Amino acid sequence: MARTAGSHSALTAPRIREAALSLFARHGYAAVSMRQIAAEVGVQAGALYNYIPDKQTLLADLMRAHLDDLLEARAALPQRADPMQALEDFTRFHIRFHAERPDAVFIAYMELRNLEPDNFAQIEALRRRYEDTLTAILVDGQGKGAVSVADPRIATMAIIAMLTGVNTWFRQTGRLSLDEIEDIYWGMTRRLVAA
Amino acid sequence: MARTAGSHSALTAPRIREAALSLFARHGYAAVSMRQIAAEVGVQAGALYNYIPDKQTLLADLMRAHLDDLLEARAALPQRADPMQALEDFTRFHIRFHAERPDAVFIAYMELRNLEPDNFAQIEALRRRYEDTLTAILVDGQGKGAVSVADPRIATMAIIAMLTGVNTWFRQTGRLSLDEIEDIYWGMTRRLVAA
DNA sequence: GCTTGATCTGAACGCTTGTTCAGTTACAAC
DNA sequence: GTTGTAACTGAACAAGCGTTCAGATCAAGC
Repeated sequence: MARTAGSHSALTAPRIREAALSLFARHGYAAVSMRQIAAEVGVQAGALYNYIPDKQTLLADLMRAHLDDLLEARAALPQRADPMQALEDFTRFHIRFHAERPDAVFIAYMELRNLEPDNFAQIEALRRRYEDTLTAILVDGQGKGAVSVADPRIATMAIIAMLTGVNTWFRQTGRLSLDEIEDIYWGMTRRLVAA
Repeated sequence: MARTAGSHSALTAPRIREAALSLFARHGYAAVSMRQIAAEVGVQAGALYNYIPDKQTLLADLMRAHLDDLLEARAALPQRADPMQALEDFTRFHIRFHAERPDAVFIAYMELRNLEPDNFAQIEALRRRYEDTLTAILVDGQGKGAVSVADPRIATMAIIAMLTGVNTWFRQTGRLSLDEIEDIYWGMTRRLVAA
């Protein structure tokens, strides 16, 4: 039997992406076969190629979509003029956004080495644009005397690494809620950069 | 021709480990074949099995060796009684130790998911022991009034993530020396936890 | 100079890989 | 009720996988 009722393109396409996201995050891009993805969707491997050109493009699209989401969500935040308020917004936004999509975050960090050079350059550029929004806050704060860091670029990398690190241990069922975690990390971030 | 002059067991074994470390770090465990490792060593794939039982054990051994090194080097550090001095020692040690072996660090973080359950549990326990040495410093400092953190365990994860993050961008040829980087990160770590 | 044993080759094993494609099915439009 | 087409199957392709092993080769010990 081909094509069961209700499985149209509009449904299958996102299900392929969801299955790939979950499997890539759990086992790694190289360790996941097209047949595994197809099985998760409930389809034969050949059918995937109605929706994606190849495996590499599937990976690159997932990563690009994640970083597009990130930049879009960040841009949608109201930009406050006070540097410390802007930094608090950034901190809380970063933690929450990343905690809500651990699979995509994991892939975007771990599978960079599996990207072909063109795709790699694109993804890196998007990530850099995001990092630059934090650097801008720190530089602005430094100018206004609210922030004091030895090197804004390094402070950027340090803060982002610290905040993203939440994903390595955070579980929804843990002893701390996301709100509490936000509070604690904002406290640490503030002290890290405060003048 | 079998066996070229000078290639004895004592030489081949470490070369296999070096080749595997480098290739796993660059392409990922799942993406590297035994034939690639063998080619890097200058030997046929079958010869590898004189030295390792299988690919999975090779990975687990590399990770275990790295964490053993880490714990041993950490234990070899003089333990200073003053919490802030102990914390400074930890910070500088962590940055330097990790910056000196980026491949091993990368593998120990990225390939956890490719470990079979037994191996995974072992590696996790070793990592936890290392983290606990930092938590102990923070708790001690908290008791002595030199440190003030909302949650010592979370501060541990935050500091380690921040410090290990150096490896994502640090290159020996960059604009900053390792000494300068140590100084900057120690400054940030101190402010992060200082009472 | 012969023997022994460690070291390595080269071929083979069964299995899986990403991708293609001719053919089948089921729905929508007329 | 027929037709058109999007969606999917199932088989096939060449290539590569981890691992095994009989046999070749070399270095060292006697």
